Amino acid sequence: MKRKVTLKQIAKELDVSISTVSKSLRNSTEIGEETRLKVQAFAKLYHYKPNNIALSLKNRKTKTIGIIIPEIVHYFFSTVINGIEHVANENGYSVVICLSDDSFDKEVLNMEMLANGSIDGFIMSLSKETQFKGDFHHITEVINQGMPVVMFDRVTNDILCDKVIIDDQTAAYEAVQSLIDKGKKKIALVTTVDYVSVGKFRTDGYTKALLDNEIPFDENLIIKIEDVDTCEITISKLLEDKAIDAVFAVNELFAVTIIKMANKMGLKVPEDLAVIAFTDGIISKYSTPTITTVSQNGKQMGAKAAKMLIMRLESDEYNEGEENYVTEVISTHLIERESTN
Amino acid sequence: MKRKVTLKQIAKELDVSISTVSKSLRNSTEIGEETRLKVQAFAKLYHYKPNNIALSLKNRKTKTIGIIIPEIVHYFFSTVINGIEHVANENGYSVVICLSDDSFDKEVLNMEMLANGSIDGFIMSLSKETQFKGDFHHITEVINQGMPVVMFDRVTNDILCDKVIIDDQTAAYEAVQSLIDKGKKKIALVTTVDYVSVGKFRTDGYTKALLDNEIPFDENLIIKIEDVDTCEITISKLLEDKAIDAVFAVNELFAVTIIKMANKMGLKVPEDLAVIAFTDGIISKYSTPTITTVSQNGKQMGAKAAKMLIMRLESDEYNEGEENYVTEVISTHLIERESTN
DNA sequence: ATACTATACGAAAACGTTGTAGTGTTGAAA
DNA sequence: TTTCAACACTACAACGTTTTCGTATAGTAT
Repeated sequence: MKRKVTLKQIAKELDVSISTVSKSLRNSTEIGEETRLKVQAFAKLYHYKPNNIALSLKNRKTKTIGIIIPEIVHYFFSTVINGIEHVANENGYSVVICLSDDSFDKEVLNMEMLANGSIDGFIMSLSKETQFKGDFHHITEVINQGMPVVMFDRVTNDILCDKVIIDDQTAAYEAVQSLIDKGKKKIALVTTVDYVSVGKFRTDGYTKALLDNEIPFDENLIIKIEDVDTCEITISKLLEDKAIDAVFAVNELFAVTIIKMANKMGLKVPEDLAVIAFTDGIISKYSTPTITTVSQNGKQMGAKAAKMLIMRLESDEYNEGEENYVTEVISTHLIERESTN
Repeated sequence: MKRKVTLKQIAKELDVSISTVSKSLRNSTEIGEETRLKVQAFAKLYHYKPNNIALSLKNRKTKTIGIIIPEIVHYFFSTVINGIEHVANENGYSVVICLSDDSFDKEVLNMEMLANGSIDGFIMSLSKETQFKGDFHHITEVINQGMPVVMFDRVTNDILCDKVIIDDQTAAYEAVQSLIDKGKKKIALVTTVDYVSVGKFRTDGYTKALLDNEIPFDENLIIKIEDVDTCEITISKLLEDKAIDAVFAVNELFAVTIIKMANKMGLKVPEDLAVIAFTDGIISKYSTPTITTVSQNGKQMGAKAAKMLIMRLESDEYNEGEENYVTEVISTHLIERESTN
């Protein structure tokens, strides 16, 4: 049960100084060939690898990116992580993930934990509760300490930093437009409660599409769902009373539930009711019928966020304060499947 | 754009020694009350937080757990991470996640990266390729360096360490038995290629259940799928020729594909064909019909793994070499839904 | 006055690296 | 012989902590 071997041990064993060992391993010309090779051989034999922690302390950088997301059991966030992880690894960074569980307190705690030297920068998506409270002091503080932050998807205008988003409004607009193009006249919107920023934008896109096509806007066709597990009654009411011919759902869980309820009530999808969903995930792909979705391209989003963060970390540290922050917009596209046609 | 404040800076500012600052903040009785309070006030004002990296170096422990998994875009693994994360945070640990992408090389690389001081111990599930190659030297090496490893789900007998698994064979047995109890006689098995350890155990359970019920074992009723995206023909052939009345699928993607194909061929689920799947995920819950599954309880698995690792990290470090390794078996249960009845 | 003891603080080492600035030896040029 | 450079190596500081061991001052007991 030998501990990891250090420079010091090698030095002692070979009866040279620590500096000599360090320099030998870095192939410094300062060290004579004989000694150099001897040290290298010894190091290889004992699987010497420099200690990352010591390096981090010395270099004052950890080569680690911290990710804070609300939930991981969520296809979209998983794909984002995937994207971040790939770009990070390519550039020699590793990735630490912390979950906020959509709780403000956990978000604050996790950020404080990571901010104390463990990471070089953050990539994050706000928790619902944080968006609801509108309290972003923990993020401001981290940024003030000189630690770059890139926000994605659930962002806020109250914080100045790099951001990666999709144009939720336009994406929603196009989705609704596609329904209109198929001749749908009475289109319902199933969305989340208001404080989730993306929910709001998607609602705006929906409204605008109707307006532009001179379809009367009917407030009763919009329902807001807080918890997907208890929304069946609300949805069936919508389907019963309103004689709608299409639904735009802001996520695939809502969509699949709508389809299920529709089936129960004898409505055929897509014949009687077209369904389109935001967020392309596995459910949409494997549901029956498969669901037409707006693809958010999480992997690309994560990759972009990682690139932005790494760029900021590695470009001369002196461009601080210039605040040339950019907001990248990732394009979405409609994946047409069986639920509309 | 002030950098993080350190003990040294506080010391300088207050014209006392570093030791005094450190002791004041840790409420040592060595320091007079006046000085102590002054230092504490100053530290609070400047948001002083001890640097984790420095602490890690000093204490030779990082309070960080490394997770290596094949893929994150996978409901089961997401739930496991969730479980690990919760227990870890409760105990003051954070969590680093690395993805092997089911590649041997990436698994080795990631482990080496993390093993160099970044973490205190591993929780991991083997990549397909690693299982296929049967090469576990990277894991042995880490363990030999005194770093504890806990494996879960995809484990191997070739490595001695703590493990958390489900009893795949029994779980499969019970699933198949439940089909038999419902009067099914011709039960097909849709599984993965052989080298994935869990696939093999599930097959064994299937076979044993048939045997115990004196149902003739027919090799043609077992199909092995390598890639879920190109398996439709294989499945439809199975459904066409064999006049089967039930299918046991080793994951929910296979199950949902089977249902889809069955529908296309005019077979009704569950009336004409009962379907049961391993791995309870969102797809099973939201599919139409909803799918009966064997719940793997990923969250519990992750929690257990984290507990085992932390226990080993925190119990006297001197119990090394005793090799009192344990393998925990997490219980599964059948979640009966619409696809059987 | 001497010796002792709290009290309140500081110096220094250690964790594992790296890089700068020495240092001692050798050989060659002046 | 002196001087200087090249060579091959070592010492040391620094990164930010914590902790052990000192130590100066003041007060108290003898």
